[in-house]
Amino acid sequence: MAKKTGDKYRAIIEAAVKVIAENGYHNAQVSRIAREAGVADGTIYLYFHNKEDVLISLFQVKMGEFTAAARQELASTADPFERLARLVHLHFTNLEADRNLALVMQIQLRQSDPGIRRGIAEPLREYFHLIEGVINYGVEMKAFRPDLDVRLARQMIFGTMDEVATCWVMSHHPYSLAGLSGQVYQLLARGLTGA
Amino acid sequence: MAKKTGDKYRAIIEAAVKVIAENGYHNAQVSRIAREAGVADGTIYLYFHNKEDVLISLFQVKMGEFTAAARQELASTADPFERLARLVHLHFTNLEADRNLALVMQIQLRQSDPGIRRGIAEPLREYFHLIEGVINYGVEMKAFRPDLDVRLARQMIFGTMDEVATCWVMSHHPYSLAGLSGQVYQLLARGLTGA
Amino acid sequence: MAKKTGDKYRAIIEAAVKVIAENGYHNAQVSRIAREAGVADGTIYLYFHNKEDVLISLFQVKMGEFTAAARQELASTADPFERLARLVHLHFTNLEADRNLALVMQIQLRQSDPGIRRGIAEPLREYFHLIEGVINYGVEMKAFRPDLDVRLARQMIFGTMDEVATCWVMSHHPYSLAGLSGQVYQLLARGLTGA
Amino acid sequence: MAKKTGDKYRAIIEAAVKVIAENGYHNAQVSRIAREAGVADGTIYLYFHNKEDVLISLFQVKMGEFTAAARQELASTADPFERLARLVHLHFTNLEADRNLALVMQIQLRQSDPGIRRGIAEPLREYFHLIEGVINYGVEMKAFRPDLDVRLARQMIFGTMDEVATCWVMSHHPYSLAGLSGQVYQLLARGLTGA
DNA sequence: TATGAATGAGGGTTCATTCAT
DNA sequence: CATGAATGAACCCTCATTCAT
Repeated sequence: MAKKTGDKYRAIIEAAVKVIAENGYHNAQVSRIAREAGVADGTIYLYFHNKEDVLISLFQVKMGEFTAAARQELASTADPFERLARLVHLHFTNLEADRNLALVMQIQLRQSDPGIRRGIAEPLREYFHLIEGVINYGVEMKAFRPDLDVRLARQMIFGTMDEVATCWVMSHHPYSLAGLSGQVYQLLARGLTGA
Repeated sequence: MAKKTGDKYRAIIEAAVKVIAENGYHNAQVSRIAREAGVADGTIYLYFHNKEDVLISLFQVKMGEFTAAARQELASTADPFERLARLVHLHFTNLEADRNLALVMQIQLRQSDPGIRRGIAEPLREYFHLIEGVINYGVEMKAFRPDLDVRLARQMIFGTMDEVATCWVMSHHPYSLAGLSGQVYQLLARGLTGA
Repeated sequence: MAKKTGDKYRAIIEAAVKVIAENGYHNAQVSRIAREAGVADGTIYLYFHNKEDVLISLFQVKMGEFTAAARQELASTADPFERLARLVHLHFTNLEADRNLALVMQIQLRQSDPGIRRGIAEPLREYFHLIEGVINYGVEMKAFRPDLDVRLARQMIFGTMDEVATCWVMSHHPYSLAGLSGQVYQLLARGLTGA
Repeated sequence: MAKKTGDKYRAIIEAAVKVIAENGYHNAQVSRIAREAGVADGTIYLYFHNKEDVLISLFQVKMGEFTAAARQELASTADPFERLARLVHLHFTNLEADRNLALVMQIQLRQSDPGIRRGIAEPLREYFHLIEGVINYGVEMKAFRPDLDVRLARQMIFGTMDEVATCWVMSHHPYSLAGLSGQVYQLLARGLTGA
């Protein structure tokens, strides 16, 4: 039970993103996800423990892929400021690349269900860890202020990117999210260095 | 129908904060809120259109009160930096004063239900407007950078405070939220001025 | 309790006819009837035992008035055929005179609730008795067939008039109900006499 | 959704007839119908859109079957009077064969709910059409009066049969309904021919 | 008499999950 | 592995009725 690989596993994940994005979390019935994925209702339960597990897995897979890619990308530059700039840019680029996924990540997944929050916590923590790595590296390299509270700094960085991204998905007027990464980087960079 | 004043109106709002904080929005049965408020189930519907309206009204009342108080408090100082400092401090103080309310505001109210999002939008917009007022004032007084993008700056300020507050309510180890306002202010102020 | 006279008693009855005709039986809330009658909800219960009693009383009053008027009108002619003709004409004229009342009588009052059926039975029985009087008189006067089964004859007369009236109120194209009384009389009269 | 065939579909229909006959439409809880049919509550909604749809479908199935059988039966005789006699006899025999069904048809189905009235209209119209066919045939064959208003004649025939049947189901003293068909036929036949 | 705010019982419906095939 | 028909628990809301004023 709950075989976490295979074509159908991915198909269900992708179907869930689409169905949840288009219908909202509460109208994303298991049967609808199954139909979109081209499998029977019961098949979902061969790959996932329950509906909540689909959501959580979706987040884990997508977030995991993003974090891994970002980790690699960031490691390829030694400049602390460049790392921060790339972080913001990757964050925005990733969301802008798949609007459905962005909708699910920024809006639909913000459920208060304890189980979901718990399942989301771990991949999120890993991303937080990545951000804190950027901060610590900047401090070590004397690029950022030495008296930075790493956790607060991370909360500022993530909080800002998250809020900017949420406003973007909610907006009725289309504009480029990645196009904002330069300015957002500037704001954050100043906060981390300062006068 | 839907008389939006009176002792019972307030009693139901307060009961809703408590019950939703303790059980989550989806496990907060109307009958439980009614019992906590000391009224009959049906009485809820004399003051609110439906369960969703309770949550929305709760937000509107609490957020409205906070925004009004903050507006007054901020107006009492002419220093742009002091205004920003007070904004952060008021934001945190307000949430720390009522942990149940904070839980509802930071966690339970983040529902993807379209109706809830819609009901929340207006009071939130007003708060955003207040924050943007602080930014614009700082720019006018030549305290903040003249090239600031007001919306991005607001997203940084709100996003940061929101993320800090969310981590605080989710934390298992108790610590003071208001106690962080100084450092958060520093981070933000630097971002708005900067080298 | 349940004072069955007075201006408000009549006002409530008339309000009930209007509200039920316009909104249907299931949307005819007591509070709506009260508002239409210009009294408080509770006042209804000073004049009626409960909502069902309003319905039943409405029927009793209206049917009683009609039966009494019809009885008098029929007595004023000695011709058995003329009596039957007048019965049909009065039945149709009465309904056509107040479309709201007709709607309530032919459609809305046809509820399956046992209480209502019971309350309606008595005034209806009196009307049936009146019809049977017309039949018996016709037989006695050797105008109608001597072998008539009075009950069946009454069922034919009432059933026919009732069906014609129901089709009339349900019809979307307006036409005169009373204008049909001549033909309906002919059909019935032939049935009662026959070759 | 709403698969309108199969054993369970029929079982639910039959269970509904029984439960509604015994408890009345408004006291016929879906869960009671489900239990009587030997299925789960939710299963009802695999075969019907909602509770109202159960009642409407019940009528459509039963009325459809009756109309079809009657159409065939009537076609097997060329005598206009015989056709009328058979119509009355079939109408009564059908109702007498299933007292529960008769109760539902004559009493419980006479709801003022717009949805029910609408759902009932079509099968009823078909039956009306059948009756009018009998009348037209009689006129064509010069058996009935040439000046008959077909609609009024149909209303007399149906209204009379309906009223006789309603009195029969409502009666506390048991007697044969089909046993009345001869006399009822006589009454109607005379009305259609007449002196 | 009259008011109208408050009461609280009661049921239709959805949908995640199962399991016989 | 895959299916999809069947399950049944869970809850919001309405509205007739009451009673303190």
